[in-house]
Amino acid sequence: MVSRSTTAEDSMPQIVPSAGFTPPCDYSNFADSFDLSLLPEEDLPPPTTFYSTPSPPMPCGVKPKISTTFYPNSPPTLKANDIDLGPDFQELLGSEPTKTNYPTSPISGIYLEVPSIKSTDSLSPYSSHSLLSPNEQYSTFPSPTSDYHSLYPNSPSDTSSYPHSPSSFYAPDNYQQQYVKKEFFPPYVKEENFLSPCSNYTSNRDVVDLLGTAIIKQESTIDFDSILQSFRLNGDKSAETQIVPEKSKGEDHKLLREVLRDTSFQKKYNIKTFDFNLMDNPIKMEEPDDIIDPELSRETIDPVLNLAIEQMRKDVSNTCAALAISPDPSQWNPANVLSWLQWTTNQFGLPTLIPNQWELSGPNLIALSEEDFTRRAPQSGSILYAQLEIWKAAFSEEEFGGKWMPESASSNASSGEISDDEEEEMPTDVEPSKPTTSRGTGSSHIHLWQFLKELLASPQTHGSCIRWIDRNKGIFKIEDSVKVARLWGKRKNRPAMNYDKLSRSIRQYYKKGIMKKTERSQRLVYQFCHPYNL
DNA sequence: GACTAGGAATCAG
DNA sequence: CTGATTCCTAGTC
Repeated sequence: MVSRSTTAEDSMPQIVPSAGFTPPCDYSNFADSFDLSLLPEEDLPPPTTFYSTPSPPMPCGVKPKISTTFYPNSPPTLKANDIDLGPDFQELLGSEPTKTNYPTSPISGIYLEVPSIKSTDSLSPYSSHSLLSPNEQYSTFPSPTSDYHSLYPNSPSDTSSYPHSPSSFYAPDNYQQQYVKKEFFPPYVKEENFLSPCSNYTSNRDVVDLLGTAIIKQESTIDFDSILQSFRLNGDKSAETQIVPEKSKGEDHKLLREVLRDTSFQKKYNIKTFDFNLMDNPIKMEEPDDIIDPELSRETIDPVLNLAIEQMRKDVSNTCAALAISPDPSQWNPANVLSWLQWTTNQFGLPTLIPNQWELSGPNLIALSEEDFTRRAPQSGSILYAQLEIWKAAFSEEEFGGKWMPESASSNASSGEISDDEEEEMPTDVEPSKPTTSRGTGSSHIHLWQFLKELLASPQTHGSCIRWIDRNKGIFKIEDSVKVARLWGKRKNRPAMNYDKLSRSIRQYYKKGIMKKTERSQRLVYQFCHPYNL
């Protein structure tokens, strides 16, 4: 078939992999779950855990290796020679690692690495602008003269290689005790974690070979100083007490949250998130297509995911207020789409977009594949696509539970709890499922599968007639077939439309690989095939 | 009775 | 030409 335009429907392939395919190693909750110990929550022990994170068994049968690199940092006013890492810290670096034992070492603990510092260089190996923070620029200790920042990725999606220090070692057990006892802490520590599910790489630099070996990298920056300060302030309290001062709740570890939130690398490499909490249970390579297991899995989803979603909701709410747009992307008109794109672009410091390539309504934006995004914006498409995915997740009924209450979004957005019938009484130019400015372009050519996703994307207004059963798998249920058919007929100006005809159209999607019945067929339950379920 | 599955003809862009 | 609509028969729940 000749490739044609870049319209939403054309962006989706007509032939898709067989149903139910699951990658052999599913690391999907990795970014969301990673290194929970770094968050000083009340139910976590003091920073001791920074050095004692156990390595869980991996589904492929090989223990992962977590490489943690600590970069001592200092204010820019100091020169390298002024920095005293402390005898204990240096002592800890003394045991030069044998490079050869790193990839194959039976030790499955934390791999610590400290880079050598050039005396003439700035001591901030990661400048402020190398950090990804969409809502707040991290501005502590800027180091404009540093050339280190170019060596560090701006986000987990950046796969540029990290430089590796010749001095690397496995931390002795008493490291943290010495560290704390001497009351020495480097002000800032950058942590890089490389998780290798299968130790088939041969050198340190291979750790970023995501495509070839599915080795996963996560980095974060920790303000040890403030953590230690807080720890000292609360030193007389038990280890279970809150470490971070109350007023900093919601403000703490923003950077870590931002990094965790950025799932663009997952999208880029088709990596599913990996849930460490599930490691106690046997890994099932494939689950039957029922609606029970996903719910059980949902119960075990780690708190970090909820944290990220919660944070994203706040951001979504704030953004809606700032841009006066609906939280529901399917309701965006082309102007809203542009506003959102430009805002996101600015927040992430991405290159300016070419507006005429983004003249889309919300539903058409949603229908774009990541390839379409990167085609329109090669440098920022992946991030924009991922951000939109996160936005949708934050807005979705599953995650939001219908609690959406934008603070000052547009009147269109605040239509909230109106019923389907009420919606049908609304004038067509404000019908939520029909973008106001798409006359003659988008909506009249909308495909049924797109329309269904539109309905599914606005559970507040259409949840009573169609809803997701398993959003990740693309499984949904038509609760009111008559109403869905009526809405479809209204959209297509086919008054005689009924569910019999609509379902016939759905069945045409079977052989096109757009939709299918679930493996355990249920009445009125259908499933989007990959990648239409995205 | 409602839904499912699919063949076939037809329509619309 | 393609996707959707319309009509149909047959079968299941």
